[in-house]
Amino acid sequence: MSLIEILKTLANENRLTILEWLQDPVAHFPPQKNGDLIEHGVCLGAIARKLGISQPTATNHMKVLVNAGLVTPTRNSNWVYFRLNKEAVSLFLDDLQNKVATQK
Amino acid sequence: MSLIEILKTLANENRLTILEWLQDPVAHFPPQKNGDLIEHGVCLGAIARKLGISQPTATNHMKVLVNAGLVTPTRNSNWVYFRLNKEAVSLFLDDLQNKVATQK
DNA sequence: TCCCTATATAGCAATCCAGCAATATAGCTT
DNA sequence: AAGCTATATTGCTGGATTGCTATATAGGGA
Repeated sequence: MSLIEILKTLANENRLTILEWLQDPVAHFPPQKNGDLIEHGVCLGAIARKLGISQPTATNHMKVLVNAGLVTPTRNSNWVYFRLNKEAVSLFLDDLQNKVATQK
Repeated sequence: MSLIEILKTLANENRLTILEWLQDPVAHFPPQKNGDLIEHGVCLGAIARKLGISQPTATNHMKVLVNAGLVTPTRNSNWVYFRLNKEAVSLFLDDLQNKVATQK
């Protein structure tokens, strides 16, 4: 994903919050019955509920985040779990630094 | 300016390009008669011409960048020059890092 | 099989954004 | 004063974005 696409992805309050939460799922979400918070990630419904948005809207935000490569989905029957793609985030931060800040 | 506002500011191809150019004005713009590229910055018309957009559109983009604190305007009679606010850019990068990346 | 739960898709409304042309403002220069 | 140049403002359009409700799909359990 290009730098500009990732910036558009992050330029939304809810998506930025989701990314922040996914950094430390255990700190932000209750334990799950059907999937480990760390290993598999956080399930879609939990994210929608915590943000106070409808399930379709949450589905859409997660699609954007996955599309940008920032988050990785795992499906288990009819649950989908999302975890942060830390490598992609750090690559993005490097790219951005190279683009808008004078090299140190 | 808040992190999210700055992200929205950067989530636009033309504004991102302007920021990139303003990092090194001498490399990207011809010398100016009425203001030093380094000291005062690049004049609005030069930016509009180089991007191939109308002057009002350029005025608007610069307003957004100034508003975000990323760029500083200097008026000299009826020219306005813009230079990068490097400190603000680096503060933003730190903020973003703290927000979306696990602390190192 | 029937229902319940989780997610996806479709379709719609409201809002925001990026661009433009036209025009206003303001400072030089002749 | 008249004209030229640089920027700002206004008002408009098309398209993207965010949200919703309603509905579809699909798995699991009674």
